[in-house]
This record gives sequence, C-alpha cells and structure tokens, in this order.
Amino acid sequence: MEHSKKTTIHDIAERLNVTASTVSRALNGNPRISDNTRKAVLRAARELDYEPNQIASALRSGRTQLIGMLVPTINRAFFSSIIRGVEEVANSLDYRVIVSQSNEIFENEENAVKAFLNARVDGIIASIGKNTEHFNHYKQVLDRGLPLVLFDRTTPQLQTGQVVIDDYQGAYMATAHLIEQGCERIVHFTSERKIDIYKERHRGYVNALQDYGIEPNHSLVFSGNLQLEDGRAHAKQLIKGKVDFDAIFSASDYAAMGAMQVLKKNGLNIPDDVALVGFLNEPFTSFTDPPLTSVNQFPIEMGQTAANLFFNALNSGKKKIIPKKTVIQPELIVRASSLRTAP
Amino acid sequence: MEHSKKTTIHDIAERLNVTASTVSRALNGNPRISDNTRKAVLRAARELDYEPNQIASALRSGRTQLIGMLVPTINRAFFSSIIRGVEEVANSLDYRVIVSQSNEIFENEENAVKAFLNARVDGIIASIGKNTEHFNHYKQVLDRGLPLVLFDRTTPQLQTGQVVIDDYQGAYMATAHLIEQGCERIVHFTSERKIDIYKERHRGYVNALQDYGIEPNHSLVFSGNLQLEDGRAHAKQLIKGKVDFDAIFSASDYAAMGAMQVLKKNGLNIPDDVALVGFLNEPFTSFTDPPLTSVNQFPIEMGQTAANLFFNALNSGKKKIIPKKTVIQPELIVRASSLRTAP
DNA sequence: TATATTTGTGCAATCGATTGCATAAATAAT
DNA sequence: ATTATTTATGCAATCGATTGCACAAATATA
Repeated sequence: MEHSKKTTIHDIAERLNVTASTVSRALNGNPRISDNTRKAVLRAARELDYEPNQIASALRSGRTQLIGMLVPTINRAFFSSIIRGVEEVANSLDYRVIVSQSNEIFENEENAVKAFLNARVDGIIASIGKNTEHFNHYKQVLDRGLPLVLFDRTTPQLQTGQVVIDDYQGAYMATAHLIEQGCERIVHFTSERKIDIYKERHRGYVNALQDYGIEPNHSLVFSGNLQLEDGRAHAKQLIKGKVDFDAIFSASDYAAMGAMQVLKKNGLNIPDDVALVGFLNEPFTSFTDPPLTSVNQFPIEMGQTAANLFFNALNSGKKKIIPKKTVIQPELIVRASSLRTAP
Repeated sequence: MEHSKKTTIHDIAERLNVTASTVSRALNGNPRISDNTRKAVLRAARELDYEPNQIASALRSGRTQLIGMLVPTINRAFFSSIIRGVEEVANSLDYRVIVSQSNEIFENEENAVKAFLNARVDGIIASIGKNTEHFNHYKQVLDRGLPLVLFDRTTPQLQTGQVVIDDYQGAYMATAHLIEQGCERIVHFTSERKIDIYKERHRGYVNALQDYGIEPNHSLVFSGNLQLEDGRAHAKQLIKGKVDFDAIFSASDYAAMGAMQVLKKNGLNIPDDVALVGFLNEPFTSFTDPPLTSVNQFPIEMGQTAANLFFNALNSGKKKIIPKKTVIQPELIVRASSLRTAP
C-alpha cells in the first residue's frame, strides 16, 4: 500500500484559497493574520494531518532547532546524566539534541564539531577532551556566531559560556570532614593531568589542612590515573611502606574503591582505621561496603544549567553578551566509609 | 568583526566557470564528471573552505543523515551503553544520532516520535516504554517507509527489526550455575510487568530447575518492582518467614543488591549461606562485597547490532525485506557472590 | 565517411517553508 | 468627503543542493 504524499502548506493554502505565505504566517502566529483565517488554517492543518517540514523551515530560516552535544564518553554516569539534563531543557523548548562522543581523542572531537556545523546545529554544548590543547574547532563555532557552552572540562582560552563545579570547595569540604572525624594524616590521590579540576581538588585539600592547622605532607600525596587499579596500587604502597595514615581523600571514586578493596583485604577497618572519601558520587558508591562518602557534582542540574546558558546566549541574538561562567556548588554526601562511630 | 558568508557550490562553480550541477556531481563522486573537473572542484572547495549544507541537501534529497533514538532513561548504564554502540556505528557511516528519553511515559514517547518525524530523521531506533500498549506512533513510522528498529523492549505487534537478548538463556545459565554450586532451594525475584523479559527470565529459571530434577517451588518466587528496596523487602520476608533457601536469582541487580545488604546484616555469609546472582551486570556489581555474579547483556554490542539492522533496512530501500529479529546471547559473569569455595 | 554511442556539462525545476515588499480593502483621522 | 493609517493578504525571491532531461563534443562502430 502506497503512503499518500505528505501535506504541505501549499495543500492547506489551496483548500482555503489563500497563499502559502498566509498559511505559514497563520501557523507561526504572525499577528498580521486575521482571526478567521488563522482558525481556518489551523482546522485545515488538523484535518489534513499537516506536519511541518523542519528541514525546509531550517533551510530558509537558518534555525534547525538542533543542539550538538559533545561528551568524552556517553556511557559514563556523570556524562549521561548531563546529557539527560540538557535533553530535558532542550525538549521542553522544542529543541533536539544530537549526541557525539570523542572518546578523549582529539581528532574525534574536531570531527564531531565539524559534523555538527555541517548539520547546521544552532549551537554546541561540549566538554573538552582530556588531551585537547588546541581550540580552533571551537573558535570556528564562535566565529560563526553560534552559541557554545562548555561544561566540566573547560578552558580559559575560549571566551564563552561555561559550567563547572567548584572542585576546590568540594575537596575542601571532603578534607574538612575527614579532619572533623578525627583524622590527621590524610592521604590524597590525585592526577597529573593538565586539566584544572585535579589541581583545584588538590588545592582544596591543602587549604583545608592548613585552615585546621595541619601541615600538608607532600609524601601523603599520590599521583596516578585515578582508576581502580591506581587506587589499589597506591594502597599497597601505603601498606608496604608502612606509612602512617588514617584517611584517604581520593579525587576519584574509582581509586577510592580500589584502595578500599586493598585496605579491607589487609584487615584494616573502614572507617575506624582508615576513613575514605571519594569524588563524583558514582552510582556504585552507595553499594560498596561500607558505602563510600563522596562529592556530588549534580550532573543533571549541571546539564540543565548548561542548557539554560545555551538558550540565554541563543536568545541574546547578535548582541555580544559577556560570556557567563556558572559555578555549581558541590555537596558532600557522607556515608559510612568516613563516619566514625566515636571520636 | 563580521564573518564572511559561507561558501556554497555556486561560489565554487563561479570560480571554475562551470555550473552548480557540475560541482554538486563532482563532490558527490558522480562518474559522469571528468577527472580534471573533479580535481579542480575539490581543490577549489578546499581553498574556499567549502562545507556542504546538509540542510539544503536534506531538503532536496529527502535524506537527513539523522537517526532518532528513543530510550526510557538516558542516564542508566544499560541504555547509555546502547546509545554509545549506536553512535559508534552511525558516526562511522556519517550519520548523527538524536537522543530523546520517554521516562517511561507514554505521552513523551509519542511526542518524541512525532518530533523525530518532524525533524525528518531517516529512521528510528527505540526501546518501548514500560507502560506502552498502543503502537500507532510507531506504525506511522513504518507507514512512511522509514526503518524502525526496536531493542530490548519490543513487541510482536510491530513487524519490524528487533534486537533482544535471550533472557531465557541468561536466566537458565544463572540458575544452572547456582545448582552446580550446590544450591537446591533457589529463590527468584521477578516482576509482574507486562514486558516479556521478566516472563522469559522466570521461564529460564523454572526450566533450569526442572532440567536438574528440582521441583520448582511457587513459594520461592517473589514478585515486585525489582528495585533496591524490593530486594531488601523480599530478603526481610525470607528471614522473618524462616524460609529455607540457599540462593537467590534476581531478575535485577538492584534487587539482588538489596537482598545482599539485608542478608549480610543478618549475619548470613554470601555465598556460603546464600549464593546470589543478579541480572544486567550493572557497573556496581563488581564493587559490591562480595562482588555480585550477574548476566551481561552486552549493551554496547546490542547498540551496534541495532544500528547495523537499521542500516540494512535503510539500504534495502523500498523493497520490503523480512524484518529481522536478532537475539543476542548473554553471558554469565561469575563473581564471588555465587562462587562457593568447597562443595 | 556516415552513423551510433559515450562522455561531460548545462538548464531549469524542485524540495517546503519563510519573508521583504507591494497592495487592496477597511477603518480612522481631519 | 478626503486623506492617512491599519489590517490582511499576495507576490515572488530565497535558502543551497540535487536531479531528470537535453545536448554538444568526443569517440567508437560499421
């Protein structure tokens, strides 16, 4: 069975003996159209099962109602939650989200941005790859006058909207919490990556120690990739080296988890022998034994915020607005891994 | 600083003293174009920084290079991994993926499909919402001759490509594994939902028992929503009711996790007192204590398979092909929660 | 050499909606 | 009763690429 051709504004126009212009205007709520015509158009549209062709509209108007969204990895809880947040806001405003991932590979990132531009998206929301050091592809976006919002992984090299969390504050809260639980020799797991976030977390850790009158000890800071295996390795080193420590603040939940495994295996009690705090509030943190204290970054809210920034920029039109940087305050979620029963 | 207007095929045509048709054909690799012209066009395109306008192309050709992808929840590991799989295949073929979520709400599902059609996607890959009982929105997709591929949550009411995992087989393997570990009184957590998957898992559980000569016991089957709290509730009931059982096969990792928490709190050893197997291989399963045995559904591969089915359908053009149903074989990932040290 | 075929381009319509400008009709102002 | 202003609609170009058909030139065939 052949499916009948789609109805266009011309079909509606013909039926009502008006022109396509009138139909277009009526459908778009142009005030120059009389009430009668508008009603007639709307009725005819319904009767003929009219569905606007957004492609045609996009070609003429230059607006596709599409947002290009670029993340390093789609299937990581943090990023998929951000996508979710963006999608919610975008959909409510009748925008769609095209999702691509870079897998932390610079070339993929460039290609994705180029593909977005070819698809004529109305703008881009992106998180920069770990290894990205050049930003020409993003500059092209800005040069075309398209809104660009960066989240989580950003760079001062681009004058554009940004959404980040206060890594410093999150780390500070985590460290302060450990100190208040009575810990004094607090190990920190960090990374040497060029991204600011780890530097900030380290800074928060150091400052909290100082504010509480504890001298930061360089030998308690371990640098690695912050994966599960790194955490395990650090923990083994701590034990083998008979290091005197009573807590770990890890810049990543995975590394914290690795440490937890090794510490438990070595008969250490968590939190009483070693209190543990991670970062990112990965979904698994509530299922470990004991559940892992962590820092919530509110990824869904982050996505919503990024989308709102995006639409602000979009609606501000050509007039250059000062790019806004929104800093989200993280929350320390205290679970059993750091909650000592008695001081 | 104003940004210069984008170059079009007309600009290239003008510079080379040919027509836009020729340029278009040269760029699209049409064999009717001479080698010289083609090279000249490609060089000019590069020099002028030409980027094709996919919108214009889409309007004329009817192909947008867009896939609409609908999932119940973007930020769940299973679904985000499937999105990832689809994205990988699609991107390699120069297609983009628009992602929407239904949040299991029928109206959202309808709207998302309608939005996809308005955006003139070339086809749709979707997972049906839990509460969906009518499929007219999907039938419209098929009526327009667009490829539609359903994954995980499907329905026999639609004659179209489908990708599912063999839930029966997964459940059978899980149950058989428990029996081989010496378990004889195996509890099953299931759901009354209308979706087939839980029925299939239950069937696999029953058949495995029978094949090993164990009489299925109705009183060992618990039905609920399969969330963490449900698992906890079931476990409490088991203990309070002094039910005699030595294993649990849960149709969901979350419920298994809930049970694990309660059982451990009651001093039961896992796996020696109670062996545990979940389903879905959620990321957290390797971080529980003990790590939770589960059934891997290969979500990334599932996404890739769905995308491949999609492109097969797309390339088959108008000629109706028999809709293909692909069944992915799951894998039992044995972890400590079900691995008894000695028989 | 005359005819048939192939090769390479051009012409012009088309996809469907939007929009600046023009204009007729209706209403208001003088 | 005139002129000025609104109101409602039409006209036609446009967005940028694609594509069926036509056709001249080049090459092959008889």
